[in-house]
Amino acid sequence: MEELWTSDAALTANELRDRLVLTGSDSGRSPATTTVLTVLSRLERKGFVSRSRDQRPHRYRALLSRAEHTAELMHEVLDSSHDRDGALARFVGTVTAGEAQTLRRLLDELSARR
Amino acid sequence: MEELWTSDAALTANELRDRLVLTGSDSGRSPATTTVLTVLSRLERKGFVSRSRDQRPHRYRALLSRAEHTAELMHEVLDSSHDRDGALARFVGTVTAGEAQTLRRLLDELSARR
DNA sequence: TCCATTCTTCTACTCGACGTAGAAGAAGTG
DNA sequence: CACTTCTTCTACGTCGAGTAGAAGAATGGA
Repeated sequence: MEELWTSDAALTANELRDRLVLTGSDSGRSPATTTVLTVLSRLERKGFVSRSRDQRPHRYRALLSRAEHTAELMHEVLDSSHDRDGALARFVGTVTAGEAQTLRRLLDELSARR
Repeated sequence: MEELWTSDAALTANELRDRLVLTGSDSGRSPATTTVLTVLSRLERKGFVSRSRDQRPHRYRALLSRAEHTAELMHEVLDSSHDRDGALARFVGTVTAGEAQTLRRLLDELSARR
């Protein structure tokens, strides 16, 4: 359901509804608007989404980009480990060559920035 | 429940049971043996655990170490992203200095090995 | 061999999260 | 004030995880 954030920013429930397509046996129809609202409320409660209550058709915006969200999840997983370094080691050890290179570049940029 | 694998290797359900302590309102008692068995069966079904059926009190063993499991979860999270590099960038960008260093070292070891 | 004990399997209950949506209430518009 | 639009409240089904009892299978000693 997080996939809503593929669309970029500040949408109303109905706009969102129109961009959504149910999968499965339901041939590509959209969910009911109230469904979208319910999910958005829950996401707001969990702090994944902000809403502007001032305008009448409330507008919803993702607080984290998809990439940020993924990164945060990775951190959560890592934090749940009792052996962070060990987990990191296993993680790096099973990364593709291309990703290893990306990581190296990112680390270089990081140290340049700090 | 995965915490079972804090204890290292090849245990019977009862041995495991004795090492477990329920949290919450149940003052530190252990779960019923059948509970442990049920969970172990489910873990086996999902391929997280292997069991030796030949010996009578079956012995269970974790297929992945805790660190490996964490690493695998991180990969799953990463795979679920449509923008792997973006997610990696965000991840690296929010890593502590110490972890950055660890990552660098790991990458060096990796390239030395390859 | 037969029974008691031990271990495993089957079935089932509860709970929280999530996807789904209807009914009813609130707000804005002519 | 009536009509339409939007939001909130409530609710149902499903799923996975945690928990465990009842019943069936295997083992070991008398």
